[in-house]
Amino acid sequence: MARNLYATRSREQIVNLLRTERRYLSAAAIHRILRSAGVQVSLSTIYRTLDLLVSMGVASSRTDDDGEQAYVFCSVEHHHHAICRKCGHVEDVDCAAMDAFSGLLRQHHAFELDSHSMEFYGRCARCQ
Amino acid sequence: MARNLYATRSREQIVNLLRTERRYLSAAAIHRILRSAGVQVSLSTIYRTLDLLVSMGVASSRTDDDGEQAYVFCSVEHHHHAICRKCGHVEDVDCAAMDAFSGLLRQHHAFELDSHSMEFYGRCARCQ
DNA sequence: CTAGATGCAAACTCTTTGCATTGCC
DNA sequence: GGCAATGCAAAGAGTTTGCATCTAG
Repeated sequence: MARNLYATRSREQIVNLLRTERRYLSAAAIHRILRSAGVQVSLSTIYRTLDLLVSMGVASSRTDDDGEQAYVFCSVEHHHHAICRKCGHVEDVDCAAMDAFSGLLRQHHAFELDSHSMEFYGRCARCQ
Repeated sequence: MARNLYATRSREQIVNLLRTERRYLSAAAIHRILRSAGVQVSLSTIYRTLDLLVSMGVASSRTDDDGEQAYVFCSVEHHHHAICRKCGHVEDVDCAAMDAFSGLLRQHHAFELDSHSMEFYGRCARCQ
């Protein structure tokens, strides 16, 4: 894996935006926002930076409704996302309830759980 | 929504395959499998049929690891999928535990849950 | 100075669509 | 026969890549 990483202006801008927005943004959206803020970055750089962030574990991606990849800034450890339907705000949610649930799966479906992915949709604190 | 549907050979083959395999298959995979079974269907027909099945609620799709859409045959009512990491078998799982969990979300994150999506990965009964 | 980052344009992959043809009922 | 389905080829959309150029350290 690459080691010597340069802290370039483009990268800083992209990370900053993700960290500030705290909602899923597509590469195109990031491009649009940065440009209208007067920041000059190419789409390829955005894609390359996003891949980098995901592989470093500081961002996470999902395929949104339109079939494009969207990215959020988020921490490394295992957790899930509660996504506000109104403002798009992403809340990190840990998953303590999973142990109980895995027992259920074993009993009812003879299924040995080893990992899972979830997403929650609703209204965040500010949007209720 | 379209009403008068013809039960064509192509559609029967695609539905049959999905019903038999019971695992996520991409359009390309379906095309490959049907062709090698001597069934002549175009990719466009497969895409069109899959869209149809999803909109009728008898199939469900997800974006797989390679970023392509994959489809399973499954029932209409709300449920989740437990996906076997070994054979790919998909087990339907209902979600009774969700009520309890939504209370937790409200308490800890002030988040009003209205829907969710989950997937489980592990070993199915036959693959343990 | 040098490995790494960037931009641009071309290449790719998956998916969708227009249109003429074929097939189900 | 008439509406619907199909195939083909072309168009689209999102993403990746090769290569020459630029830049952080």
